[in-house]
Amino acid sequence: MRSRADNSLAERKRQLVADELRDAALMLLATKGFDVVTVDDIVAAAGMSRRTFFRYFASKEDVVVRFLADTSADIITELATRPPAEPSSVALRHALWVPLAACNDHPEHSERARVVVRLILDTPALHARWLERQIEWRAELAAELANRSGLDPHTDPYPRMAAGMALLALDTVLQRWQPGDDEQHLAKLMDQAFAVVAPALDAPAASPAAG
Amino acid sequence: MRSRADNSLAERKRQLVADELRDAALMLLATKGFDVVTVDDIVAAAGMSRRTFFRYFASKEDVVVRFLADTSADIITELATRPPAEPSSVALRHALWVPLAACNDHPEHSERARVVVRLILDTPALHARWLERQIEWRAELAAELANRSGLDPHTDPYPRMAAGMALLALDTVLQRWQPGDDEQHLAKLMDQAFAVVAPALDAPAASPAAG
DNA sequence: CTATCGGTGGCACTCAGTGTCAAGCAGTGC
DNA sequence: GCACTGCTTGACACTGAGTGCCACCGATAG
Repeated sequence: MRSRADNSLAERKRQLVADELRDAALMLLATKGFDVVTVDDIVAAAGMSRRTFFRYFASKEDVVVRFLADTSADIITELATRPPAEPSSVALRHALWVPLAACNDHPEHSERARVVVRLILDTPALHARWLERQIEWRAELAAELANRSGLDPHTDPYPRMAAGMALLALDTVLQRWQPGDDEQHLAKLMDQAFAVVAPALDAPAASPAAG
Repeated sequence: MRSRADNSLAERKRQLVADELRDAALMLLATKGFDVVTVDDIVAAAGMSRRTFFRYFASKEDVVVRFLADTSADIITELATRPPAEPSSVALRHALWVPLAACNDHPEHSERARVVVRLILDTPALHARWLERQIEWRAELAAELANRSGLDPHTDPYPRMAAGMALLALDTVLQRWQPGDDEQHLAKLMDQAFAVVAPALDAPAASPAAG
């Protein structure tokens, strides 16, 4: 699972700086609001220069969104290792559970993740970037689904739409995530959301994919 | 259909200025690309001042996205007037057909609409704003769906997710929209997309909405 | 003729984001 | 100790988006 991390010194130092900036940014943004906090405020709190911030994060939005959206590779990996005979709804539910499980493994991170989710959903600019990131997830999920089902993603809308429905389910869970919810409650929300889309995810192929 | 337009002189003049700015903006942005064209370029082409542009459009993104996204009210109206007994998939398909039908009514506008769709889908910043606008559509559609089905949108995820699936179908159609496609082809794409989500849209209520 | 009112342009300002360059600071070879 | 190399940082200047403010202009009402 250690793809290209821990180059043992330089990489570790970089990670430290990035964490420092991210922590300062999340603290300020979550408490004061996204619009009123400037990048100058963030770097002042982190004790670094403005230029350094933009070497680690592409934008003010990036530092927030990446806190949630950096797990895309893990999701795809999980989907790729699900048994091929498994219904799409089950495989996708397991794949999208990965980032939530990662939260639950670190309870002290879980609460902050929930706060960040709320910040994103309540801030239009962040919500837009979050959805933009989800578009990438959708493309990757669609490619893997096409792989699983043997469908051609260029002629059949199913893979892309199935991925979209799964992400819609995830969004619904995040929207309904309340303070104090434990892992079991999160799992129940996930089951409810996937129950809605499952009839479409697992329906027998019906689109003739005509042109 | 004339909600609060044509205040017969001042409003007409405002509309004229807005159209001029929009036409100049779409021309430049579609041909040269979103990032390389500045607001200064746009207002120079339209023969107006930079300050005026921002009196009519909230941002450079706004002028593009609003060209497609201003039909939200018509969509909700259409959904509200569909027969209550109609399956959700059919009602939603008719509602989301409204903006596409509006395009087809004006063939000279249709081609430009398709170009703008392509511009939005290919420009990350625009795509993000477009999705952000769709969030509003989703909330309005969800409210109307909750109204139709008698479900409580706060406890039952179905209305929100049904709206999301319908918009996913629309997005799929726009993605697959090719040059030269006539109204019939667009209708076929719409049918294909809704065929995928219909099993979920029309499934018997299965979520106990427990908390 | 004058007061008013909506729209406009010009100007200055904040802030996001980028390119550039001059340090600082490892580690390495001599 | 000294030079060289590679990487990171901070400082500065710059573009461009977006906003607030005010003066101006044309039309209309008195």
